[in-house]
Amino acid sequence: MKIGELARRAEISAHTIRYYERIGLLPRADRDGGGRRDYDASTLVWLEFLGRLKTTGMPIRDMLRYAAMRAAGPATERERHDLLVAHRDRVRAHVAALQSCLAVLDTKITGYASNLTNEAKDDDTLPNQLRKPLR
Amino acid sequence: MKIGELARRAEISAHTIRYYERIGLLPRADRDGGGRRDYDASTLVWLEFLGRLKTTGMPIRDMLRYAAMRAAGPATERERHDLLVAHRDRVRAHVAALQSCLAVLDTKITGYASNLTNEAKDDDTLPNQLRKPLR
DNA sequence: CTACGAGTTTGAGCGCACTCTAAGTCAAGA
DNA sequence: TCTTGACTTAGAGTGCGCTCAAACTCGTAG
Repeated sequence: MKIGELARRAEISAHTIRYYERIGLLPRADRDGGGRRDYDASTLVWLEFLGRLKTTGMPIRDMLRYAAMRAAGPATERERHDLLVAHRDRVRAHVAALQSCLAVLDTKITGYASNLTNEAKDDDTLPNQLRKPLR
Repeated sequence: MKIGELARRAEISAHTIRYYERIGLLPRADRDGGGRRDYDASTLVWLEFLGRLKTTGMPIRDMLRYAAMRAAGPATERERHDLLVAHRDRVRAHVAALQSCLAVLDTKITGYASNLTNEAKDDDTLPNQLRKPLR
């Protein structure tokens, strides 16, 4: 698989894939006769996992630590386990914070909505086509 | 309230508060005799709300739009409502994505954990003090 | 044969959200 | 009176994660 296809499948740019290789997040890719990167499916799986880490807000430097441990072999499994557990805890805390923010947003939105509804009510001496839509 | 106290209470730095004022996220603060910023409680409330927007990933340029509408008065209430609803939808989608990532993390962690447990089992011909701790 | 599109490299540039520096002012306590 | 520490300004610097530029090389379709 060429870099373009991998980029399309992983939904990131080829630029980003080269950048990841440069910083060590991806191992140096095998090259074809013309020096072009050639990937197999396992790279896609790894990129997808990196995408999960990224979505959950893991900084690249931590992904690098994880990638280095993976490259170092099974002796680092406990360390990798612990890193993921610590990360999961942070993500859970973040989700909880988001949910609390969502509650605040809901309150605020409800406040605006009831204001708007009342304005619409105040409107009811106007002919229909001039009233504000209720949404 | 001086900037230092506001900073402590809002849990952001005084630098950041001045920066927010500079870019228009906070209105220009009243000054005391010596030209120093003097705040009342409403600024703290506004900063706390901005913190919610920030936690939920709203970029500063959108906060600026919201702040500008607020400053423009009640005529912008529907627009503000709509902005918050759109934001809430994005946040909900993000929470869903995070939860899906958490499921992947859980699977990965369980995998590592069972590996580690099995290694501990494989250990059981060793004298106790050489076994890997089970945690 | 040639044109095209996809790839290669190194290194520079960008947008975001701060974060800090330098040089100065001011009020209150020892 | 002196010192301390919190404040003031404009502007420069930082860290992150890309993103793009320039100049180049290939392989293949027409």
